[in-house]
Amino acid sequence: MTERKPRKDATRNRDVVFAAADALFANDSGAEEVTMADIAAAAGVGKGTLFRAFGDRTGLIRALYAARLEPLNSAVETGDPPLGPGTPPRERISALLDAMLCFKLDNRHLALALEQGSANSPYGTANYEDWHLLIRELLGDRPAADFTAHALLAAVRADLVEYLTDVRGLSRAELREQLSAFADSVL
Amino acid sequence: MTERKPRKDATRNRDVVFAAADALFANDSGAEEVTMADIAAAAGVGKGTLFRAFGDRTGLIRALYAARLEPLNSAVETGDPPLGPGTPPRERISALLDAMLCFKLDNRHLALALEQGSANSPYGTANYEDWHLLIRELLGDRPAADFTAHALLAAVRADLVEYLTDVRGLSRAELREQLSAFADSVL
DNA sequence: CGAAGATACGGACCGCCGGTCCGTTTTGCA
DNA sequence: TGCAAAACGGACCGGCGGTCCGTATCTTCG
Repeated sequence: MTERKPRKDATRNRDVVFAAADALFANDSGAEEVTMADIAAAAGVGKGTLFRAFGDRTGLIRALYAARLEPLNSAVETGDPPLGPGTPPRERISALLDAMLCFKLDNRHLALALEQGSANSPYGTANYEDWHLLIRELLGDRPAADFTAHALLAAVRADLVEYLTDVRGLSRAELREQLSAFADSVL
Repeated sequence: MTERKPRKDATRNRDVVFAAADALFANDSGAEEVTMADIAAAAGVGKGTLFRAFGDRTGLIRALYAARLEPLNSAVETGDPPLGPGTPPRERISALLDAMLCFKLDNRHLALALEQGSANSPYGTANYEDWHLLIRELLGDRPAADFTAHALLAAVRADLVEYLTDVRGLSRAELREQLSAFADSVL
C-alpha cells in the first residue's frame, strides 16, 4: 500500500534528464565542470525537478551510472559465458575484469564523476559490494581472497584508467592486454 | 639569481598553517568538512595568507602531504633495508607496500583529502610517478610489469584503506596481513 | 465530463565556500 | 632611522548545491 505509481510526466522527465546528463558528461570537457543548472537547462527542466527526482547531485550521478551499468550487470547475473554463470572461475574473473575495464573506458567521464564525488568513492555504491562478493567467491579459498578481490577491482578504477589512457597514452588494446596479463599473474 | 630567501614571518606562518591543518584533518570529522576559513582561523592567520602561500586548496593539501610523506620517502631513497636500496626486489616491494599502507592508516584523513581533491586523484602527485617507477623496476621484466606496479599501488589507496577499516571493520593487523599475502601471491 | 485533490514543475532565492583585492603592517637593508 | 619590498588579513565576489512555494499538470471520482 505504500506504493503509488509515479505520474507520467515525472518518468518522462527522468529519461530526458538522463539523456542530457549523459551528453554533457560525455562531451569530453572535464567531468566536474558540469553543474546541476547546466543539466537542468540541457534537459529543458527546472533545477527543482532535478533535486526532487534524485535528491542531490550524487543521487543523480549514481542513478545514471546504475542505469548505464545495468546491461553489464544482467549479462553477468544471467548471461552466456564467459561473463555469465557456468564459466570456470579463473576464466570468468578475467572476463569480468575485462568487461569492467571496457565499461570504464566507454563511460570514462561518468565513472569519473561517480568515483570522485566527495565522500563516496566507488565504495558505498550499491553494486560494488556485489562485484566484490562475486569475485571473492570465484577466487575460492586462497589466502587473502577477500583483499585480493578488492585489489583486482581497484585495478580498474576509473581514475587509473583515465590516467593510463589520457596521460600515459596507452591504447585500449594495450590496456586490455596488460590487465589481462596482470590478472593471469594473480590467478 | 631568481632565488630570494623568504621573509621570516612567512616561513613561520607556513609551519603554523601546517600544524593547524593537520590537527583539523586528523580530528576525525570528515575530510572535506574543513574549509580554508577554518584552517586560517585555527592557524590564527588571514585567509589571504593561505592562498598566497599555497596557491589554492589543492596546493595546501599537496604541500602538507608531501611534508608528512618526506620521512618515508627518504627512508626509501637512502635508508637501511628492508625499505632502502640493497634489499632483494621481492622483499623490498613487500616492505614498500606495507610502509605505504601504514602511512595511509596513520594519515588517513589527509591522504583522503588529497586523493579525493577534484581533478587530481593520486595520479598527478609528484611522488606517484617516483613510487611507480621504483616498483616497476623492482618487478624486473615480467609481463605487464608497468601495469602491475600501478595495480599494487592501487591496492593501498586511501579510500580503499578507509573503507576496509571504517566500514568493514578490519584491524590494522588484519589489513597488513592480507596485503602481505596478496603481495606474495602477485610476486 | 467536470471539478477537486494530489503530484510535479520551475526558477527566484539562500548560505556557503573557494578565491581575489587592496589598504595596512612587518621586515630587512643601508 | 627611513624606505622599499614583501607579507598580511579580512571584506568582498561569483558561482554552485540545495530549498521553497506559487503555479501548472495530471488523475481520480462523482
